[in-house]
Amino acid sequence: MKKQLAPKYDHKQVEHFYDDWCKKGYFTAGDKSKEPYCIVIPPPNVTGKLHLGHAWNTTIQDMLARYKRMQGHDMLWLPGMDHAGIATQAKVDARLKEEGISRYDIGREKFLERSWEWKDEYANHIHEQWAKLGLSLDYTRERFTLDEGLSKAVRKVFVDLYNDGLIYQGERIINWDPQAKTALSNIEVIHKDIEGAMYYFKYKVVETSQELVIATTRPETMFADQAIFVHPDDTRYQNLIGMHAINPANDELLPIMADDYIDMEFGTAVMKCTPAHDPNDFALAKKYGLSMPICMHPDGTMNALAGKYESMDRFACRNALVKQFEEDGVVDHIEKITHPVGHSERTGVIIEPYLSKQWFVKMKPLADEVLKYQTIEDEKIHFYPQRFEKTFHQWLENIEDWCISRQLWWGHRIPAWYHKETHEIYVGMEDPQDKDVWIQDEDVLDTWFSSALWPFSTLGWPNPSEDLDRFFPNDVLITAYDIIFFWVARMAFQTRYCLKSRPFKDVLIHGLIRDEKGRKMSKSLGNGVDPMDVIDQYGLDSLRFFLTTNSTPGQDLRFSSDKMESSWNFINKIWNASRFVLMQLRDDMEFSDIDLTHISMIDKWILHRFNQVLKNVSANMEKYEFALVGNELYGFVWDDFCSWYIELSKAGLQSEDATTAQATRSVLVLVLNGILRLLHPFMPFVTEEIYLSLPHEKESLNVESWPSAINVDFAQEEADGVAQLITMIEAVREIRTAYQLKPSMELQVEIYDAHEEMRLPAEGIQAILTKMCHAVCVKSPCNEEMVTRPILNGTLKVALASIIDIEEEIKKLSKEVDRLQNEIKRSEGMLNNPGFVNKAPKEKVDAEKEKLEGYKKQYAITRKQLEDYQSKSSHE
RNA sequence: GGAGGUUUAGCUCAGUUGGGAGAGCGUCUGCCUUACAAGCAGAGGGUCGGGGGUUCGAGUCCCUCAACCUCCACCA
Repeated sequence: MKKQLAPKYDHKQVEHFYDDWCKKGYFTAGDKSKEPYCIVIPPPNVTGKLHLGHAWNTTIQDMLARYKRMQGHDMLWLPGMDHAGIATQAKVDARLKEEGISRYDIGREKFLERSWEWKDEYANHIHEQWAKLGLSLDYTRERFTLDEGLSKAVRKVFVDLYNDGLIYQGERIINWDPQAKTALSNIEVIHKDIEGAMYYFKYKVVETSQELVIATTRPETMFADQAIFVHPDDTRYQNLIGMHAINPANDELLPIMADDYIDMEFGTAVMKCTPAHDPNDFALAKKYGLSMPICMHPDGTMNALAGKYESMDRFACRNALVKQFEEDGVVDHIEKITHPVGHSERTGVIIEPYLSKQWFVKMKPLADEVLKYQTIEDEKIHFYPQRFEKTFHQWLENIEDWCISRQLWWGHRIPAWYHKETHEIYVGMEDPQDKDVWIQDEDVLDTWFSSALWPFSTLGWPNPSEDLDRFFPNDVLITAYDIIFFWVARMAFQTRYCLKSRPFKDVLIHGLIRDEKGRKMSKSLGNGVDPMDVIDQYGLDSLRFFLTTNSTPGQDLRFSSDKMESSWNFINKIWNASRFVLMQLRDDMEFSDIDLTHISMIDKWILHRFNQVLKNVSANMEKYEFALVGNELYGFVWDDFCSWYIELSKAGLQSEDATTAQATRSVLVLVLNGILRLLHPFMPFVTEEIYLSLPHEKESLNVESWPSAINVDFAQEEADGVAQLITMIEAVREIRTAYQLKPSMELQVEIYDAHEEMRLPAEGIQAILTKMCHAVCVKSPCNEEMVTRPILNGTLKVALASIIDIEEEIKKLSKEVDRLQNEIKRSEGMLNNPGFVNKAPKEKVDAEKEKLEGYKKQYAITRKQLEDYQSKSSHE
């Protein structure tokens, strides 16, 4: 039952299988007779469309999942999404704003309802896009970070850490986002260099009427200043220690104190101390017991402490204050500077270091535990490429405590309650009994707190679970390098803490996707490429092949429409080759009709090549070297299979010998079948379409196995046959290159093997030579005068009479003589070198010896031939 | 101030324990050969960023310099 393939490859016609595959359960894990293999998806945020970076990330995973499935694993690729606290809340806020209301108008409960609506809507979008990308996800196990099970896991981890003294509540300087009105962790702050000013202000010392010049970049915080510090050894200021200066912002007296934290080389070496608005100042204030007033509201406007500037925005206040100081003669000078300033990752506003009571995770013990196991081969997380291990370790070694509370509503509410009267704190899995006297903490947890549990919370933890037993630890995590700190590191320590294990054995790191000009794709630049548009234009299979085979692990990938076209062309090539194969077959041919009994040396050659390619491809798949796999398959399909084997097979197919023709048909089908299986992980749709059209064994490529080497008996004489064919291919190449024959021309040739002992039989290769390069093979050693050209693996002899341009021939042979001379020189140099002969591996030395032999032989032949020519030429 | 990456053909990039420089696209030449003109057969094009070192031998390992990029970092 033969299906037809459309005359033209049209991606829109073949990419229709997805729903059917899902329905058939091809992507559902659970076959316990097989070895498990598990990947969990990095959960996308429910905030918007998937971009090309997602497409890249998930395609790599899908390719690997399909490969592992074909290899016979019980493959679980677990899907899920992330609630993305700040990001989602900001989106819902924006939506409410469009309606003219704010979250405070509707209250927490209603707001959460609206957030869940948002989540459902965007989860649908994401599902549609996953389907468009053809991802082989096990939807029966899909999870969401806020679902019941995962929330239970979050709560348990919080309670355990708290009980172990690894979570604490404290007043610290944290990164405050005045727009989102929440605390942020350190890594949610992006430092950007911006144009700013260093303001130098004059302070009067009360006791001496002397003037001190003090620098600041944030004059608006001066209302909360508590002291002035100098270095105790600084002779310029030693006499002032213990005295007081007047704060020009509010005329308060500031004690002049000494601490060796002050850098005597920096600025004027006098520093003002603002405990509630700067982490260093906070540390000093704690040391000396200074009070810590705050001069700003949470929204970034000034509070009553700022006097007449109350309610003014912090930056407006800065300008107003400086202007006032200029009028009052307080400004010594103002220096324009470029300095790094923290910005909120989500809202983009400038972060305010701000004193606030928050929850923290004590990081050092957790990080140390991970680092300890990173020295043990079977316990460590292996990074591909390895250099990211260093990044990972350095971060863990220098880690600060993690601020995990967020002043948001969308997220996991902190399981801590405060007693109304006693102010006692209760932290527990269960809500407290008496709801009237216990008030729950208003805050939620940092989104990454729940993401950190993803490798095991998704498998059912903390409940007993078969999946957890079977699929944990995960085999590999695939992610981009920009979230190693955010996510990979946090999974590492939370998993180590909760399950005494690594979360996954390997981490495969890929880069970021860039636009055609090499710029990062970003919303502000408007240079983002929508994967759905690319799929529409070039097809999913082309996109997948492009994404998986054009970069090396850890390296960025530049989107390229040229390469998209190249991918499309490759698929088109496969399509057309398949059409050719299909045209050669009887309608009723079955896969079981394949018969390799009477195969020719050509057939053996391609089978042999297939086996080589299979070996290389499999090895590189294991090493995550997909670019090399892509190269190998591209070359094999295009050059070996299409350009050579299919062309060569045309002679065999026209053969009057029915068994020869039948064997060739078998090999065409068999090799193409193998190619489709090897390419299925990269381009599942077009390969499925072709697979089902050709004789095949399984109902779908999804349930096919990874090919194994084709077991042909390559006995000695047949191996020679393969060698002979390689010789012939080289001869054809040589004739094409050297003589560029046209159909009207004819070259009489003989072809010999490497040792010039065996002449390739004329009757066996005549049709091929005619077909491939219009040459004619001399039937038997004839009286014609023959000239010799060495080729790789053999010798080509050409009848002198059929050569048109002798001078041209001399030129070419001279060039060849030179080349061979150099090769011999190089090779002899190596072999005469005791260093090489003694130290290099024996195989390398032997290989080199053999090479030298070959060169010498070729050189002798070519040299003699050249001389003959030259004498002939001079006689004429 | 630390850490890392990149530098290979006109362009975009591969190059796996050190052993005769590769691909795609573009360029040039010749071809509608009945799977494919989105194709076929060829050609040209690179002192592998500069310098030094280790080695018999370096695109590959070490040092150094340069350019570009990224991450981390509380200096008033």
